[in-house]
Amino acid sequence: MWYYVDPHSGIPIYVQLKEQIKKAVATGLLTEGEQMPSVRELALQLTINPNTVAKVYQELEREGVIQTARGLGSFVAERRKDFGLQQEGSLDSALEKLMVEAYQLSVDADTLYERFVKKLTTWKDRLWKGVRDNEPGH
Amino acid sequence: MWYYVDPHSGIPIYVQLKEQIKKAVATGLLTEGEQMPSVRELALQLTINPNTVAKVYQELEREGVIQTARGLGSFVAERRKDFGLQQEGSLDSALEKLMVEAYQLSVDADTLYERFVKKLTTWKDRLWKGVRDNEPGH
DNA sequence: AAAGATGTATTAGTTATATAGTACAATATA
DNA sequence: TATATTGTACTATATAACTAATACATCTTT
Repeated sequence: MWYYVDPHSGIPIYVQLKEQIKKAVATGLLTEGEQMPSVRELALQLTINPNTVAKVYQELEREGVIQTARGLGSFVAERRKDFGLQQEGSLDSALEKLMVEAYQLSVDADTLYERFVKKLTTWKDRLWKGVRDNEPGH
Repeated sequence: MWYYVDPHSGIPIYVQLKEQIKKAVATGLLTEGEQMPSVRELALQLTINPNTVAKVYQELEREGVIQTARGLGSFVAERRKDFGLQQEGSLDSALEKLMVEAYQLSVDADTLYERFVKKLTTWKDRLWKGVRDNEPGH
């Protein structure tokens, strides 16, 4: 297991773990349907409290990243198939945030564009490629 | 003043205020050299504690957004002129974070590219245009 | 020197975070 | 049916983060 949390980093443990799992799902380290380690098991490996892991799993389920069931375990959920108004809004906020950050970093527009395109290239295969439910099929 | 904070939003007040000020600087609502409202004044307007405002100002100064001095006040700082290794790293992290978010939102690469370009257009005038210190002059 | 403005430090109270321990509920398996 | 595994719930405790109230230090202006 490649998770790692630092209790003294200033960032809450449950936030650190949640971000790592979300990134693992996004990059494909965790695949759809794959079983997550149990609450107790992961807590043991990271030497943190089971309650902290449970909190992470609950939030991840609320965000649609995993699905969980008593007695069964937790599993990586299927990715959402819709890209609706709410997602549009979230994407716009994320882009806005990026621009504010870019201003602060004194990046010029050309460099920002170049870095974005480069990053997008490495992610292209991971981003959405399927057919939307509400789209006419190919 | 157009700042607004919600003590019950779950997000710490000082984080809310800091983000708003950073955005105000980035968008040009606050201009270089402009005097910020005093700690007490801003605290009064937002009906929060002066210490909370002070904490925001201290962190903003540490991040190079404002400059502050006892007895004088706080002022919007000049934007940094360098774009070095540390900024490169920060930009890469920001882009990486954007991609993870995009995965979660089920955005396809083309849509993401389109939205990015559109957003970049509206920000182009605000992003860096000056001459770097370590660059040969025009 | 005095007064007024400013940011800063100190102290305290409240809330969030993390842990610990135990018990419960739901599912699979022997 | 019994047992083991899983996530969940509950109470309690300790620590850190956050906010608040008050006093202090620095600078400008009078």
